[in-house]
Amino acid sequence: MSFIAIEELNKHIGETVAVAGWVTRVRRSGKIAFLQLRDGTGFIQGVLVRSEVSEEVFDLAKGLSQESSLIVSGEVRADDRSPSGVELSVQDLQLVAAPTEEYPITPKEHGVDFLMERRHLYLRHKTPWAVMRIRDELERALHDFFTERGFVRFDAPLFMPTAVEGTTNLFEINLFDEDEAYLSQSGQLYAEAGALALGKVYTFGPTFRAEKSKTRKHLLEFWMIEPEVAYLEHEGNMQLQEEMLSYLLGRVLEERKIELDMLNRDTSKLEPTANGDFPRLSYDEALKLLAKKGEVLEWGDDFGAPHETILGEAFDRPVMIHSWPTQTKAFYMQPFDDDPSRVKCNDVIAPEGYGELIGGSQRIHDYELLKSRIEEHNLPLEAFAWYLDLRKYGSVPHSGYGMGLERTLAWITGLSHLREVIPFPRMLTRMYP
RNA sequence: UCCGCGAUAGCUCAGCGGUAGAGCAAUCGGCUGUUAACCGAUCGGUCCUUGGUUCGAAUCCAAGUCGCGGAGCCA
Repeated sequence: MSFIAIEELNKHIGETVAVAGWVTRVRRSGKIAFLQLRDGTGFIQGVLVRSEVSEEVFDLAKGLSQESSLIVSGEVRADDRSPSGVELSVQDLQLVAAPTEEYPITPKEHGVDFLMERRHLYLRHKTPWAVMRIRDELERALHDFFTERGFVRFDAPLFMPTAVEGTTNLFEINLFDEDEAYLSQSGQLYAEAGALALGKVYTFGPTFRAEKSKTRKHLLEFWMIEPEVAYLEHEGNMQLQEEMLSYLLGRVLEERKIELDMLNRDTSKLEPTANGDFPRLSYDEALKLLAKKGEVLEWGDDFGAPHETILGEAFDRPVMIHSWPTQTKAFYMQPFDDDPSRVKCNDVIAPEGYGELIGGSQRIHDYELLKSRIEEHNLPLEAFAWYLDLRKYGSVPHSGYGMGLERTLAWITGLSHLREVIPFPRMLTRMYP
């Protein structure tokens, strides 16, 4: 028997089809029963009328409980009373498996901890279902964007011999009781080697940060995309970020309307981003804007979460903050020729308080300057020998950035916490399931 | 690490010194258009743990455990 996917049913109106799926809810009266069904591709209602099916089938339907798996066959009908416009007039039911215990996630409200403890089951429900489909679309769109522009996907290692920006936020791994290694907090340094080999590359994979933060904007394990391009400078780097975000938003708005609607996302808040033309503020201009809003910072201060929120909420699309004080940023960032107190870098801050989505910069390509920066930051020179090699042989200006997938997805979906947008979140207080 | 809040039925919560409650879920019955259905009945408890105050503690106090929100740090 071949099954028709629920998302395809509107192409089969009038036909008798079989759907393989699960029951999410049963509502019944004496002579009619409504089965809410899902099959992974979508949700639909099946209707059984007692007088039109066998007694066995009607009794079976009456006894179905939440998350019974079953094969349903019947006629596909257009019906105005259905939210999707389509219903299934059920003629036959075949039970595959009845739950051996009562399914714990009822259609009523539940707390965060209760649902996270049952994440493996909660993924079946509408909100996570819609989020995961948008996540899939977003990842696909990222690959398409970079493929269309001639980038090569370049996989960075996850075991690292050293830290990119110091060891305080790294998970240390014991390898065979002898050597120590760290879990990757960024693939950037390796992507730089890739860019000098292949021109335009990007890494995409999980990264790990041992930050003891318990906020909605942090996970211990999150996914990051990190493009790196040879001969690309600061301005071009920002341009690439803007084009990428516009492309991503355009794609998701086009392809995942139903899912965004299920999440009650106000898409008018996302549409400006698809048009590009992001506001760009220098660090100094951002300081002035903050001061005007009552937050006075000293030159050289980094921005805290409240400052990011104020800057993000000041615009209807992501805002780029560039040209930061050298002292606030990582060792590998290229200073301006005419002002070494500032580096050629930028952050992208999302609207609506979702915080920093992207951090990027032009990288130092001068051997001596990079070497002295590594020393100034008290980083082990021998661990960076290979990285310095990249500046010995055919060094060129190059730039790149990293975008956090979950931050971006949380903003797109309008959900309040990163734990909602990754299948199995890893947090300070969450390692199970 | 710091600040704040919380823990009572399977779930979400009320009760805040006098001995355990509601809605939902589950179970049974009724209902031909429900979609958080509705109506009736039944079932349901280590009031987080330990210690203290009190004639009496879910309730007040102390410590601990776990969870939630936030700060710092970051994507």
